[in-house]
Order: sequence, then C-alpha cells, then structure tokens
Amino acid sequence: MNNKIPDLTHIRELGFRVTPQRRFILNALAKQDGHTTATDIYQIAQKEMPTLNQATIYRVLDFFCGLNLVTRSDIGGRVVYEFAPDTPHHHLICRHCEQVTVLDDAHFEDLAAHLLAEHGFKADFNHLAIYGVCAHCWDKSM
Amino acid sequence: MNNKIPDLTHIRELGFRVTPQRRFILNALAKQDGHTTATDIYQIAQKEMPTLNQATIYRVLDFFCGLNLVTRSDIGGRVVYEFAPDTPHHHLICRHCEQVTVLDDAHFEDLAAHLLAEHGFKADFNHLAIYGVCAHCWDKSM
DNA sequence: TATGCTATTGCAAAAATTTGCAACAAATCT
DNA sequence: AGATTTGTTGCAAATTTTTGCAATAGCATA
Repeated sequence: MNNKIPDLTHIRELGFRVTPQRRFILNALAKQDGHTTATDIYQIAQKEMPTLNQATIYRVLDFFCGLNLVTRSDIGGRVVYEFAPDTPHHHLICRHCEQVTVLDDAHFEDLAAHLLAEHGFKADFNHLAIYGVCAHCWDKSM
Repeated sequence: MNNKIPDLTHIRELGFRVTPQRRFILNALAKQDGHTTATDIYQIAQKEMPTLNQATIYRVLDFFCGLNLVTRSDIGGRVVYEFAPDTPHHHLICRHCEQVTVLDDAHFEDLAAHLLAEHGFKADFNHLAIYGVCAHCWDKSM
C-alpha cells in the first residue's frame, strides 16, 4: 500500500491552484495503490466527498497526467490511473492472463540515448504498457 | 495513401466470419491512411453503408485489434485506429507540437531480447506510443 | 442448393467521457 | 482582513463507448 500523502503544494508555483477536489483525488489515487478507474474514484467520492462532480474527476485526472503526477494507461480495454511513483517504471502486460509485471525504467536508457542521438528526440518513457506473453502462459501453450 | 485492399479471408480459418461490416471497416481504415477515429468511420459509413451501427464499429475495431490487424493508440487524448502495416513500427509523439514521427521496430530488438532473457516475457512491441519532445520544439525552448 | 449451428449484427438503453458557461473560490495584492 | 483576478468547479446537455438480447446471416456439412 502506498501510504505517503502526496505533496500538492508545488503546483502552486506553476500557476495552478490547490483545491480540495484535487487533494481528494490525488489522495484517493495514492491510497488505492494500483489501477484505479475514474468510476472507482467517483464511488469513493460518493461517500467521502459527495459534492465532487464527475466532470471534475475527469478534468483533474487529465490535469495530473499533464503534470506527470499521475499516469494513465489502457489495460485490458479499461482506462486506469495510477499515482506516479517516484521511480519511473513500466508495465509488462500478458495478453493471456492479463497479469501485470512492473519493469524498471533502467531498461530503456539505452533506447532513450539512441533516440536522442539518431532523431534528436528527447523521449520520456513514462509508464509504458508493453504487451506480450508472460513466461507462465507461454509454458502452458507448449 | 495506403491503397492495397486488405485481405480478410484468412480470419475464416481462425473460426471467425467475414462480414460486409468487417470488410467495410477494414477498407475504410486502409483508405484513411493514418489516425482514424471510431467517429470518423461512422461518418464515412453514413454515406457508404448507412445501416452500419455504431456499436458494431466499436466491436469490429476491438476485434481487429485483438488480431493485430489494426492498432489502437491514444494520441493527444484521442483514441485512434490504424490499419496495421506489414512492417511493425512505433510513434514518437512530441508533447509540444504533437507531431508524430514513425520509428522503426528494429530499435526494440535488443530490448525484446533482454526482456525474454531476464523476465521470460515474450514482448511484442506493437505500435508503441512514445512521448517526449522533438528536436524542433527542443531548439525553440532554449 | 438446402439445412443447422452459432458468430455477428442491429437496436435500444445504460454507462462513460467531454464540453460550454455561469458561479465560485484560491492566491495575490493592498 | 478586504478587494481583485482568474483558475476551477458544478451543472446540464452533448457526445462517445459499452452492453444485453433477439434477429440475422456466414459458412460448414450433407
């Protein structure tokens, strides 16, 4: 469980505002620790902050993604959000069992250097979703 | 423009059916040559195949993605589909100007080998969307 | 060519997501 | 603390996407 309460104050220096809605949503994501749906957050809000509007949830989620405070990915057809951990990482998603494995960012350093040298493109590999077949499912199909 | 008419008959051998709807949607994607929205297809259908239902479009698009005949990606917040070209490729997307550059699959071979050796994960890097800043925008911001 | 099985479609309703706009409320300045 | 500015929210309507189910139509088999 990801228990640390995310710090939101620094966004003020970027010209944005710290609002109760934003605090609530970021905390909700941090507590969920994993793949959270916009609807998940709405349901949590029904109990703890019933005035929170759905549209706001979508807008805030989008806002956080733009700041890389939150990552958005499409896992198994569902759009899920995740509080962005301090260490960048990625997901290996098995097409068979949909099991998700965390992959360290280090694997992408070579590739990033390559893209910069060859295309002048400064890539930030932020929370990539890589599909394939995991070892377990691969064994079974043989 | 991608003018070749995609072959759909081989899916029959997989136990699926070749329907006019599927043919129409795949051809539409092939003709569009690029990032096509579900709504784009619906609008084309209004003229050329008015009976085609929206739900069918989403279902068929999903079906094609599952077969890797079509790729689905999230570019600038919009979900776009693309007829899967014979040569696998990826997209470099600039966060500033949203310009999309095509990147050859070859860059990922090392990484794929690495994932297989270390995690036993057979990755298929199918049409990745890599975000970052392109050379042009990077220059301007300095 | 006719028949049967069942994958696929259309329809309609539900659910999810986006958008414009007026009201609200953070943050800054006095 | 009060006034001002303008980034954000709530609301309601529009749009997009999903879902259950009955009807349809591929296509394999005879």
